[in-house]
Amino acid sequence: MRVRFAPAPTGFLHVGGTRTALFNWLFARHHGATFVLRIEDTDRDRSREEWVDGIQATLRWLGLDWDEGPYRQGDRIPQYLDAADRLIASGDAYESWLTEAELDAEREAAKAHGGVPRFYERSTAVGRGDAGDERTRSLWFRTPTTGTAEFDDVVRGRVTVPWDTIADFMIVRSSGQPVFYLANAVDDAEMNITHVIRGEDLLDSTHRVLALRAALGHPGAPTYAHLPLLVGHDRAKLSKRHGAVAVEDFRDAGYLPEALVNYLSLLGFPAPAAGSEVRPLAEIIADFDLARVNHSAAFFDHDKLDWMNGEYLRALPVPELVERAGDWCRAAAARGDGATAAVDPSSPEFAALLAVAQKRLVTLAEVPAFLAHHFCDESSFAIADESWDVLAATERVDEVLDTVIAHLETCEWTVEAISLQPVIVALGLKPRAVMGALYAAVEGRHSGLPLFDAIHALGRERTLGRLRAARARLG
RNA sequence: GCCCCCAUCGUCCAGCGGCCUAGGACACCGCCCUUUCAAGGCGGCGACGGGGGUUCGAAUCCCCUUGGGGGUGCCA
Repeated sequence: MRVRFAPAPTGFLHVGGTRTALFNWLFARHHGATFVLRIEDTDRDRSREEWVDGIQATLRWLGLDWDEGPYRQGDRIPQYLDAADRLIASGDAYESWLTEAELDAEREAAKAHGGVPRFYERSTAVGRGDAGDERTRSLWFRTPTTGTAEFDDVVRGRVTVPWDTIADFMIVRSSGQPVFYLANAVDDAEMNITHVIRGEDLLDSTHRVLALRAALGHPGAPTYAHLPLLVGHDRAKLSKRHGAVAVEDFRDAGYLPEALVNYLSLLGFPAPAAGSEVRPLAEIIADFDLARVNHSAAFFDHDKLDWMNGEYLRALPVPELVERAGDWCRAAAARGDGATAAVDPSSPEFAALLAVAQKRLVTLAEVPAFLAHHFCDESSFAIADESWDVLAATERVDEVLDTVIAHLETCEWTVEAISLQPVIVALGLKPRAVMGALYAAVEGRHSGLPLFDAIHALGRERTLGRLRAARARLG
C-alpha cells in the first residue's frame, strides 16, 4: 500500500495540513505502507522554494518521516502535458482560445439558465480569433452532461453527484502550466498511490480527478478517505486569519512536537476507549483505523493543546527537560528574544530551578519568565508594581522582613534550613498571610517558583540584598 | 443560485435499537492538599437542533426541516 501527503508550497505548513500529514503517516506506519511526500507546485507564481524547505523541516520536527520523495510536480511537467495531449486526441478535452472575459460571460449565461458552464461550443466557434487578438490557449476537460459521478469514500460512504452539475474545468493554463486536477490524477496513477487521505475540502474535486484518470486509461482507482476539516472559532476552515496556525509558530511558542502530534491525533478520531488521551505514539499508531475517522469538523482547541503540552512537559525526566528547555532558550535568544538572552541554560541553577518549575510549565516559552529573577543583574532587579502592592498591604510586613533577614543571615544554606514557616509562626502569623510579600521581595512577583528553592539558588548575599532593599523601601 | 458533506455537553470524543436517570477528556466552578502559583485528589455545572415516521422500545434506522461547513477559480 502507498499513501502520499501532497502539500502546495504556497505557505507554511499549518495545523490542518499537518493533521492530514499525520493521518497519512499513521496509516502508513500502522499498515507498513509507503509514505510518499509530493510537492504540488504546479502554480509557479504562488509556490516558493522557502516553503518547500519549510514544510520538510516542519515535518521532520514533528517526526513525520517520509519513505519516498519529495517528488516535485514542477519536475514532471512533460508527463502532465503529454497526458493533456492524449486527452485532446481522444476528444475528452479541448483547447480554448477564449479570453477570461468571454469565459466569465459563459459562466454568467450558464448561471442564468440554472446550469453549469460548458465552453466547448463557444471555443470551437471562436477558434483562435482574428489576427491581432491577444488570445491565449488553455486546455479544458469536457465533463459528461448526463449520468452521475460517484465513488466510495472510506469515511463518507458513497458520494454521488449528477454530472450536469459539474462544469468543464481547466487542465492546462494559458501559461502552459498544468492544473492541479491533471497533475494529481497523473501522479496518483503513476506513483501507484493506493489510498488518498486528505481534507474534506477536496471531496468534490475527486469526481473530476477520477474522470481524468479514467479518460487517461489508468485502470482502477485509489481508495479515498476524506478527513473532516479543522475549523476555527467561527467554524470556518482553519486558515491564517485564525491566528497562530503555522506549525513552526507552535515550535517557537514552546510546544513539544510529541504533544502536538498527540493532540492532533485526537481531532477527528475517537479517543481511546479506556485509559488516557495522553499516550505513546506507538499506541496511537497501533490504534489507527481509517474506518473509524469521524465525519464532522473539529475545532482546534488551544486550551486543550496547552493542557496536553503541560502533561508532556511534566512527564519529561528532568535532565531531558533541562536539555530541551535549554535548546528552546538558545533558539529564542538567537531569534533576538532579549528576555531569554540573560538566561544561562548551562548553569547548574538553570537545572535546579527548572526542576521546581516543571509542574508549573505549560510551554517552554514560560521558562524565561520563571527564571528571570535569578538570571538578572541585581541592579536591574525590580518588583512588579502589583506585587509591590501586595507586599505593602501585608500585615506587619516590616516586622516579617526583619525577622526573615535575621534568619537568613545565620541559617545553614540548605533548602530545608531556609524554610521560613517556623520564623513566621513564631511571630504569631500564618504563613499564607505573608508569603506573597516574601515572594515579591525575592522573585519580583508575588507568585512564582517555590520560594525556598529560589532563595537557595539565589545565594545568601543576593537574597539578603533584595530583602533589605524591600525593607528600606518600606521606610 | 446550484451541487456535495456534516449535525451528542462551550470544545474534542464515547454511544452504532433496550446496559443512557447519555459516559470520558479540556475548559469553567467549589472543596481538599499546600510556601504563593501550579501540579495532584475529590465533587459540581453542562448536550442528543426541530418535526414526522419505523419499532414493544430510539441519541442510535428512514424522511422532511433547520442550522453549519465545503465546492462551484488560469488556488490546491
